[in-house]
Amino acid sequence: MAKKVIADIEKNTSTEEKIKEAARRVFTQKGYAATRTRDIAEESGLNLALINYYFRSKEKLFDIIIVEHLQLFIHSVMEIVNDPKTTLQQKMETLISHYIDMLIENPYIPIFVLNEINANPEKLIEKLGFEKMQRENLYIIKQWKEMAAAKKTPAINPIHIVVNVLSMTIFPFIASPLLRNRTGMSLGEFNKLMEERKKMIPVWINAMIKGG
Amino acid sequence: MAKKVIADIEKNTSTEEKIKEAARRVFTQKGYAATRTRDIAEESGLNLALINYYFRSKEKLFDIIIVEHLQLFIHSVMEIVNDPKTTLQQKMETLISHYIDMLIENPYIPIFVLNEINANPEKLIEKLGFEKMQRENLYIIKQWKEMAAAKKTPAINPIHIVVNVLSMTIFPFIASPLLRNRTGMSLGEFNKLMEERKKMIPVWINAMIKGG
DNA sequence: AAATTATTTAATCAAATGATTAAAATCAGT
DNA sequence: ACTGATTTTAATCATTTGATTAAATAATTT
Repeated sequence: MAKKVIADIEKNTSTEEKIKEAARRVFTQKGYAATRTRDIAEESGLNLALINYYFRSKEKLFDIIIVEHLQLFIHSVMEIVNDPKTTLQQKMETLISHYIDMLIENPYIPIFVLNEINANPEKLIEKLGFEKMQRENLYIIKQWKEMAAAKKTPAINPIHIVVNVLSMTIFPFIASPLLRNRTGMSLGEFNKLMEERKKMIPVWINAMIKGG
Repeated sequence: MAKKVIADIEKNTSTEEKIKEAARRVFTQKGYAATRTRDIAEESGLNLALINYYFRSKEKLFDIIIVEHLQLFIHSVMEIVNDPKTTLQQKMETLISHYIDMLIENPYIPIFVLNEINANPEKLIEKLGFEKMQRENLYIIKQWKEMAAAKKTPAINPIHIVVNVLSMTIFPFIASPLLRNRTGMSLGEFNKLMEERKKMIPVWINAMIKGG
């Protein structure tokens, strides 16, 4: 049996993994409340009972999916944010760029995550493993404080800057269906527009800091 | 009976209106899929069967709620956008200001609307009555074309500007639970921050247009 | 007040849905 | 090939959930 398991894991073709992949697709597209366990069974082409055989319940499966998804993402963010070799400016640029790449691949993630947090704030936030984001140990915080000490920090409340970066990066993907409907854009055109923003958002942020 | 109906409408205390108000609250907080008709009955303090007596089904009730909600909003936007007495700059300022006021009152609206559009793009978009937003007849479009003719239009693709205005205005409310959890902000502090943005977003947009 | 109409209630239905079970099929080690 | 464990299947259960019904109550009209 051991051999088979290893082969399965390598090819990501084990039943357990098939269910998880199907669940990921269905959950992220329809949200927790709207997905039926039968949807996941159908999407994976597997028997309904297998979902409860491998994961005890719909909720447990959901928890695993969302935690895996987000911890993967958080990890990649942390690597960028904690890199001692890059400047603040570079961190912002690579962060936006990576984020947009990820969002082009997984456009449903933000609306899914934010919607689920909205539906169940306390429960989900603790599951996200944000404890790992301890501000004190972050290299980026050091850099920010150094800038503040050198009085190079702009007059704007830094929260506004963070909010603006996140807003301009993430929101277009959340509003994508509406936006594309209104403008008649294709998905390809939309993605091209998002690619443009990789370079533009940092420029805009800088303009804000200087001009605002 | 006529007397009672009038009195009820005036006081917004008719059974029908009570159901709609309860439905508005529950639907916008939990989304369509997660709300049970029994939740609405409980929220309104009324009998479950009344929901089907006054509105034929959960879906019909939902349609009425969301259409009313959005048409009210669209109407207010149209008034601002179609005002011949204001400049483009003024339009942007009042639009952002009104939008933020609305969002402080109804913070659940954006995530609710965008989530439902996401779950069912074709169906919902047609219900929103966007046909009324005919670009040709809008005064703001005239103004934009005049600016373009005078070559005062910036080099940026105007879609980016629109997207940025909407992003910076709406996104903070969508991310509010997460944002407040991360920063430890209270709702009051959050709203104060949003009030600040009324004046700042137009300034930032101008800085972008000049500097970007 | 009697008759008619509108509203509300409690009980119930049928379908959907998450979960379970017992039997069948498959697999690993001998 | 045989044995024991694991995995898969089909059938079924118990709840939940949207919807309906028939009777009761309240309001309106005549």
